[in-house]
Amino acid sequence: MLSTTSYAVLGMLAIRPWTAYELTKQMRRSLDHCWPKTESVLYDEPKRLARLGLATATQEPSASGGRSRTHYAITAEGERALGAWLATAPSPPRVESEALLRVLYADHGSVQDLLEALSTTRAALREQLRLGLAQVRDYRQDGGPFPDRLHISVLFADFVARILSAFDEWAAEAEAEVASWPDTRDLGATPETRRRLDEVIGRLESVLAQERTAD
Amino acid sequence: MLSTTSYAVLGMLAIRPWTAYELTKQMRRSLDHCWPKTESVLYDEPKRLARLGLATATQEPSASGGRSRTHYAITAEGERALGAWLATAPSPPRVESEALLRVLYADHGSVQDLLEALSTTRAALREQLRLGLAQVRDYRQDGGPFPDRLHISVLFADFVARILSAFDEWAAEAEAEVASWPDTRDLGATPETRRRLDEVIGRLESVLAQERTAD
DNA sequence: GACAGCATGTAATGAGTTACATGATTAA
DNA sequence: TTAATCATGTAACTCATTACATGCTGTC
Repeated sequence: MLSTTSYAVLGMLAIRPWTAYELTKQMRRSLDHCWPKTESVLYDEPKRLARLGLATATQEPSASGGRSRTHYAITAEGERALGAWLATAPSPPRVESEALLRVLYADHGSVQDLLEALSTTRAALREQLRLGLAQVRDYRQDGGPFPDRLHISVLFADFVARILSAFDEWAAEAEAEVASWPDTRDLGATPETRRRLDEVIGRLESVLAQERTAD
Repeated sequence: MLSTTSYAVLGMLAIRPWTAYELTKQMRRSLDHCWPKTESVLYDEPKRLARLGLATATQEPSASGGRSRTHYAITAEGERALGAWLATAPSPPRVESEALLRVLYADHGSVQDLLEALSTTRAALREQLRLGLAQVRDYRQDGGPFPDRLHISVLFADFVARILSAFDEWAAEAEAEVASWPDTRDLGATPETRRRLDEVIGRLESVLAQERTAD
């Protein structure tokens, strides 16, 4: 039984063959946005796939006879395994955010602490937004590295753009509101909080009112 | 050195004392949205905190002399540790989505596979949206279980509502587009894809054009 | 008085991260 | 020719999940 991470790597190999290092670079462009993992798994996981016969590993000796690098490619059996996995039900999405955790416990720290947590997070988000923009501009320019897959890449990029934007917009508003707090504790139902609460309820009602198109 | 998960539980104890089981229930209301973990950590982690002197563990014997349950409460030292952690820099947020992973490799499965993955995910999202709506309606009704913390709870709920909404809206659009695909492979730059690409670029440019308010 | 479901954990296993180690290549 | 950085991994350790075990409580 393979883990989701195994299939994530197997899927990469289904696009084209890569060396482990190439996988780590490519990960930053796509996998990081939906299945983030540290680089070292991109060295371990292909080995496992090769052991199971889902991929082949080919050593390419280096010019100077020292360390060689390994090219990995998917096998027919690997293709089948990937296809079978794609037909199974996905587990629900999850979001991990330390920034949000700090909001949750904000009343045990200072206003300044919270502002800095939000600002740090926002800086990271904006950096990701910038990188994403550069990437999709390449798509428009020349279709990107895999033009045949553009319909997929753009659907993927759409997701990333929406989520990062929503996150950044929230963080910006949160920063503005928190900056006006005299303290982190015991504010309760301020006018701003009441307004936001109504807005949240409105948003949820409106989204839930949409028909489900397929089922 | 404690893990983020330790602080997540410590923060819960800073709000009020809980038994392990109460923590598992409460987790579904808040922690799940920013630091999702399986229930068993909510039985292990408080023990560790108690061992380190950051919390106290009090056995309450059951009526019939059988299994007792344990109440956990934060200590002064625990408060200090939490405060110190709140002043440190948060690591960047991450999103895990198997659905998105299936989009990424969609060309190795059928249109039907992808539609089902999106539909399954959308059902989960809408269930979360429904639960969230019920929860924020309670906030408006009576301020929820911790009225003094309402300014925090609402900021938190705002985040959850925005992210879940954005996700659901994307999934709905993706479902609609994929339903029109004759195949998953080699579509490349369809008119719809071009349109979406421009939309994505526009969205990113517009978000990045916003000033950063604080820094 | 038995069955379902709530409540409270533990143990084994597997996954993931951090820190380290080392080789190759390029620019100053 | 030294330093920086790109490239390729490994090992130790921590974390997290899954599966199991068992007790308690209401209800039919």
